[in-house]
Parts: sequence; structure tokens; C-alpha cells
Amino acid sequence: MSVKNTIVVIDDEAQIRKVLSITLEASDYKVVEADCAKDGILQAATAHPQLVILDIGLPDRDGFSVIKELRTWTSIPIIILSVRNSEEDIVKALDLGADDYLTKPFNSSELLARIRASIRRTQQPSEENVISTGDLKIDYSSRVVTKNKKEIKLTNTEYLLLALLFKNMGKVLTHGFILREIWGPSSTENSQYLRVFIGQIRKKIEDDHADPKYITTESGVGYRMRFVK
Amino acid sequence: MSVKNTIVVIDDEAQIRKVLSITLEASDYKVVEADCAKDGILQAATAHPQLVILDIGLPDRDGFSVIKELRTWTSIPIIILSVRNSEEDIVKALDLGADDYLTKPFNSSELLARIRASIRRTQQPSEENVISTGDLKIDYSSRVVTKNKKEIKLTNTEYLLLALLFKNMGKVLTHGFILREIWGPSSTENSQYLRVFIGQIRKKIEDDHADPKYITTESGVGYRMRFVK
DNA sequence: CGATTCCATAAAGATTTCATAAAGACGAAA
DNA sequence: TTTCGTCTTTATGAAATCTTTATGGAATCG
Repeated sequence: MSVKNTIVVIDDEAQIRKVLSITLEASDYKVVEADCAKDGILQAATAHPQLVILDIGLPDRDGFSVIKELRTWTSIPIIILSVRNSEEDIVKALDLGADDYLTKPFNSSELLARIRASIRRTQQPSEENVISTGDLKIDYSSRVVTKNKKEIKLTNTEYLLLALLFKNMGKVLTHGFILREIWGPSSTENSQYLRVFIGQIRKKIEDDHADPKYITTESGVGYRMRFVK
Repeated sequence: MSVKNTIVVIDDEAQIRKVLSITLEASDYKVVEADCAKDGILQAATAHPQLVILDIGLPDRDGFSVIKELRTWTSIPIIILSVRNSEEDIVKALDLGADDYLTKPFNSSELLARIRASIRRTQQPSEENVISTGDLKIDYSSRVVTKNKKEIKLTNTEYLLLALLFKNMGKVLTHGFILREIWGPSSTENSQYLRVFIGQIRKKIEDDHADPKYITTESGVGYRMRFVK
């Protein structure tokens, strides 16, 4: 279940705010309304919105100055609404940092599509993919393993093997399974070089590799990665 | 001295292409023209543009399918031009991944402002336009790389490659990923010329290129840009 | 307990991958 | 067209990695 995206609507006409709210809420956005520039900026700062819809014609302040002020501290997308379809206004708004410009009366499905496009752009990948045990940590997105925050240099095969063990933390992985996963289905059942690699990895990650605490041997079966507090 | 931003214009009407070229070149963009979808995609993959302008009505293929195909491998901004001001088309284009939609006849200063807005956004995601590591610094807004405040002369491809590494500082980038990002989806899996370029860049940025501290090799995997204090 | 199988490690050989130079191809600009 | 800068390809030796072999120690089982 995803959390709803919040949109701040800054417009002095109650009618327009109402139409926008209904439209946006029907598309599963959370809407925060503001009827003047001052309140709009406050809401933008406190409601943590994913987008701002701003009417350029406000009673208390020039809408362009609102764009300017917002851009001093945030880069969330701003879509401008205006009754004026003047080239000059469009250029000014966009160059001040607005992301899009629509003229009233606007088409609601076009507005929604432009909102989706703007939000899509800001939601670029930033997901971290990290698993840790003891003082060991693996980061799949950057493909780096650290021990005590210090990076450990691993060859490609060593990394693949360690990543496989991490992903199956606590489970016993049989020799056959590991060999098939890393060396492909046509790999021989010879687990000799698996031992060589486990040995290499242990040298690099275990404090005492005569008594390994991370990768334990399950004699006759395979290996297991242990979760260490 | 900053390198010009490149824009690929895909339109079958020579007249429109000419007008666009003149307009864009007057604003200091480098323009690459294509008169059909096939050539357009090729140019988008090889010319390393910062933006694509796409006419939705092309002779050889549906423009929507071009958006779709481009979006399988690149996230550079796409601005759609169309004679049809239909809500349906706008929504479809934006949801397929286009960044903006303008109807012909378009206003050239509005188009330029929308281009600036789109390019600005792509050069922003790292929050700052400048990233540095050690005595190296990259400025995305001016496309300039400096070492000890001294500018380093880079070819376009070298810049793109270095910028990609900077943007993913600390992450291991696989050969395949780098090749797709820089040379497009049709690039071969041959990483030989990637090595050549890495070699060139190292000559320019590393103090001792027998022992590189900025760009390290992850044998069998790819390369990584390191953060140096 | 033996005997047997399984495991850990070192080290040598085989293979893959990498760095670099240099030559050819290509395209943009004069 | 020619020139120049850049990109692509090819070739070569070096480096890193993987695989195999050998040896002795540990675990397992009758």
C-alpha cells in the first residue's frame, strides 16, 4: 500500500479549489488548500507536498514572486494555473522555476497527466538495498560490502557468492544449489572450488577464520550465513 | 567555455525542422535533425542529446511508440509537438513518458522556455549542479570538469562517461550499464572501447594512472568513481 | 576406535579481463 | 576538398581472477 501523494493548491477562488480538490482526490491525491500566497508558502513548507499547483493571480501577492520564493528552498514541481495565455507570462513563470503552465479553463485529464509526469520525474530511484549482520553490511545497489564501515575488496565471484549467502541469511544452502546459482546449471557437482572461494571470503570477513561466526559449515550439506547481533 | 547542449529534432516536415533549427541554434543549442522515427531513435542513441523534440505524426511509425521505445533505455526529456490538441493524445503522450506537449503552431519563446525548464530539471536531480571528490569537480550546468581549479579538456563522450560516474559516486557501474547509458541500447556488449575511454579519462584526471584513486576497476564487473576526501 | 568421507588451505597453471598504443574510419568545420 | 578532432577497432603484453591439483586435518559412521 503506497502513501498518498500530497498536493498543495494555492488559489484564491473557492470554486476552483473545490473543483481541483474533487478531481485530485478522485485520483487518490491528498489535497491541501490555500487561498493566498502567504498561506500557500506556509502549507508548502509544512505539508511536505509532492507538488504545488499555483494560480498566478493571487490577491495578496504576485504569483511570480511566489515561484521565486519557493525555489529558494525547494525543488518540488510547481504547476502554474492562469487565465492569461500570454507568451510573456509563460516564459517568465518557467524561467523562474515553474515546471508547467496551464491556462484556465483547463482540461482535468490533461492536468492530471501533467501532474503525473511532474511527480514521476521527481521520484527517481533512491531506494537503498542493504542487509547487515554483526559488523558486516552488504549494499546491493552499490555492490559494496563493508566490515566496520570499512570496505572489503571482493572479486566478482566472491561477491556473487557472498550476496547469495546474505540473501538467504539463516538458511542452509546446499553445495549443489550454490553451484547452480553461481556457475549455472551446467556446473559440475564438484564442490572443490566452492571451498576455495568460501575460504577466500572467510579470510576477508571473519575475525578468526579458524572459528567462523558468519559463514558456518554444515558438513555434508553446504554452508550457512548466520545472523549475528 | 561550456559545451553546447544538443537537441534531436524528429519531424518529417523539412519546413518545421528548418524553423526549429534556426530558433534553437540562435539560443546556442546544437541541433541534430531526423526526418523519420527510425533515424530519430538512432540519433537519440548516438548524438548524446540533452533533449528530444518529437513530432507525433511521423510517416514511418506512430510517434507514441517512439516515446515508448526511447523510454526503455533513456530518461532524457522528450517534448512532443503535434497538430492535434486532443486531450486524449496529450494524456497518452505524457503517460508514456513524455515531459511536455505543445500544439502547432507553437510559440517559439514558449518552446524555448519549456526546453530550458526540461533541461534544468534533468541537471538538477543531484540537488546541486556541482559535485566534487578530492581535487576534482564537475559542474553540470556549464559541463565543465576541473582539477585543482584548472579546467580539464574533455571530448563529449569523455564528459558523458565521467558525468555518469560522478552521478553514481561510490557505486559500481557494470560495463553493460555504462554502454547502454552512453552508447544507447543497441550498443554491443563489447567493452573494449569503454576501456579506451577510461584510459583517456584517467590520463587526464589521475595523478598516477598506474594507481588510479578516482576511477577504480572492478575486474569482471565494471568501474567505480570513488569519493576522495 | 579405524576407515572413509568431507573440509580447509596453499600454490601452480589456465583463462579471462584489463590497459595501452597505434592505426583506420568517420564526420564536422574551414 | 582537405584538415582536424574524435571515435572505433585491432593488437599486444600485463594483471587479475578462476580452476585445478595436492596435502593434511576434521567430521562422520559402522
